[in-house]
Amino acid sequence: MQPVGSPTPSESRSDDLAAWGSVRDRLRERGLRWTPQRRALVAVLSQTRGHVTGADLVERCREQDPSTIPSTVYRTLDVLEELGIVRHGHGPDGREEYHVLPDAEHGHLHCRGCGAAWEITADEGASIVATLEAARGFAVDLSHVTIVGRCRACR
Amino acid sequence: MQPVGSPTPSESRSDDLAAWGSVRDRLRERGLRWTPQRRALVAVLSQTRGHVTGADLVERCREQDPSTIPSTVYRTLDVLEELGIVRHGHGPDGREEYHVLPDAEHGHLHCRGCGAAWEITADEGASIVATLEAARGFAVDLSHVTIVGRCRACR
DNA sequence: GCCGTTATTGCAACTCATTGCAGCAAGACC
DNA sequence: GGTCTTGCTGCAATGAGTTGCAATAACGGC
Repeated sequence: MQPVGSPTPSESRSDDLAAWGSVRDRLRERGLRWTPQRRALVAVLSQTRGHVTGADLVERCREQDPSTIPSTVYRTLDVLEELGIVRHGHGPDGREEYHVLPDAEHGHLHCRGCGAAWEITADEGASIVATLEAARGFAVDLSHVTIVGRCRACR
Repeated sequence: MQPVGSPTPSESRSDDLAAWGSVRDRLRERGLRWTPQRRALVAVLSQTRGHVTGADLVERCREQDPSTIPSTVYRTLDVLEELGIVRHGHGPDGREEYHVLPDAEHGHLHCRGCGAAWEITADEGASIVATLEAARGFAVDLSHVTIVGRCRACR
């Protein structure tokens, strides 16, 4: 029932350290604090591309520091989301799914057949947004959209 | 954080008893069984319109029979979904959300501001399906689509 | 370097949902 | 009505995520 390993790219080797380095200051500016726990999560995130589930992040943090507490991770993710550093949506099974530093707002496409996932391109997204905007003045939060179906290969 | 009472219509007074009456036979045809627990859930569903969360259904069943077990309810919902009697998607918070006997496949729209929910009309849906179909041959499962954003009133 | 304010943490309890398994009971057959 | 097959149920344990609260520790000021 669970797709066996998503083909989604998810690791990057050369990280935009500059972007990540500013996180500390962005927090401080708002009177928030730069704690070891947050440092650890940010370190994990900086090595991540694409989609990760919350549980995934908890586990990766735990690899570095086994004493990591889940609630702390989730709360930190909330904070980082407010800063616009991560975004979260929900996978086809309803699980939390985070994506890191999106270049642009984008939704996700999940194939029920092979479990693969893609980002919805700006064009495709724009068309969806436009449809609902025109029809009823609804402002779509594209980054939270997950559409499930079957991809060309699986049909 | 939790929207205070959704304006979504969700109760119906006169039920299509005919449709619900056939459930027993549809199960039997497939070699499945018509048990008291299933009868109870179907009774609850027959009085429901629109969206309900899984937890909601469990609770409503429990009102009728306090000995109701959650796993039984969820498993029965799975069966009913296979029969096409209910559909499920995930709400803006990722929770299971069931809708009953859809007249047609349709997705949902959730306003982050007021918590209201609407069905995506056939026209709007068709446009979304067409976009992704054309762009990459992806067959959207419209009934599982939930789009979050802000409605006209809340912007 | 010490202090005080207050954002965060750790923990425990809780909610929603899923799963494995052994015993139970629908419903077909006689 | 009795029997047998096997689809269900009940239960207990597990996983993901959230929340309330008391104790802790960032970090700005002196």
